[in-house]
Amino acid sequence: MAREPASLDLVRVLREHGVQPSAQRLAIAECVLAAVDHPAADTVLARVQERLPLVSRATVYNTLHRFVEAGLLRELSIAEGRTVYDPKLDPHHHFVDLDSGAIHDLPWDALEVRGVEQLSAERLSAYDVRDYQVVLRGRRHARRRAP
Amino acid sequence: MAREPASLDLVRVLREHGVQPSAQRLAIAECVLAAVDHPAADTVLARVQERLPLVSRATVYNTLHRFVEAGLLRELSIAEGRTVYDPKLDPHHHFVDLDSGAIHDLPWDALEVRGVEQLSAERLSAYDVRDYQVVLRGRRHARRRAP
DNA sequence: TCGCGTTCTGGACTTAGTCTAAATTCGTCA
DNA sequence: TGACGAATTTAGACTAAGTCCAGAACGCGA
Ligand SMILES: [Mn+2]
Ligand SMILES: [Mn+2]
Ligand SMILES: [Zn+2]
Ligand SMILES: [Zn+2]
Repeated sequence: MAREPASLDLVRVLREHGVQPSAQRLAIAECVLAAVDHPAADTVLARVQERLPLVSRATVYNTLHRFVEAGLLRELSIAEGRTVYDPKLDPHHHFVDLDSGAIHDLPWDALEVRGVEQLSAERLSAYDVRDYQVVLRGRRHARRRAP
Repeated sequence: MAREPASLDLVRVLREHGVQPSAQRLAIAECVLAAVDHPAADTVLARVQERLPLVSRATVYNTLHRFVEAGLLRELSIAEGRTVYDPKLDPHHHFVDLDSGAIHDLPWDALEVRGVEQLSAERLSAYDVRDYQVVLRGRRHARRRAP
């Protein structure tokens, strides 16, 4: 039941991004870098404390911000005032489930947005677009069993 | 310097939406229903208190929520954890200025999103889309003077 | 004018997040 | 190995956004 391999990978990942791999940072990285559910900071804190009960809130907030600066995470504010963290760095869209509040990823290619270039066109407009995404809201129903 | 005409309009608007027009609600409505800058609740509180210094925070929060239920406002969470209110009810997109945090409206027709129907298609997907918008982030530069 | 339901108020409370000063840990070098 | 300065972590105070509540005020119909 070795748990080291994953951690060794994480040590390398953190070093490559200029982050010293402390025990706390590794535990936080393990929680958040593979998360698929866009957790909030306090969710990360709760999960990390299951393994490392003494981590402080300040460390979790500091580390998440450091990971964002280091390019390991993105910070999102798309649903009901929550700030959540997303380890998926390539562009993609998000679907917010209005019942549960859950945030789901949609592949970039699932949607096509036309007209962004015109907005950014120098001399024509005031908008210098750095990035964009489609945010959809609705309900996620049980997927039909394939016939 | 009559100030009544606008207020009379607002009385009618509130009544038509099933909201009793009290003095506080009218003052809040005057602040937020014509706002073009997507104010947060505390911004609304500050503006209302300029005219009606005794309104309480609780009343502003309650009233904003009531206006949302009544279909007079929308609540948005698109930038840095803030919750803001938008009196523009028809579908449109939003541009977030990364320098100032300001939120600007973009007309619905400025962008075209393709592929949403496929996401919603029964039997094919798990997503029941109720609404969507494009959220763009970047910088707003001074508009060039027309040549 | 009275009575009663609605609205408003201040303040306590909660939650998310920041900040600080002290304690601990870590890397390095003698 | 031991010492030392830098980096990291910690607990707790603090702030900001938002909720909740019990009582006060209001407002409309009888
Ligand atoms: Mn943050
Ligand atoms: Mn709200
Ligand atoms: Zn995502
Ligand atoms: Zn808007």
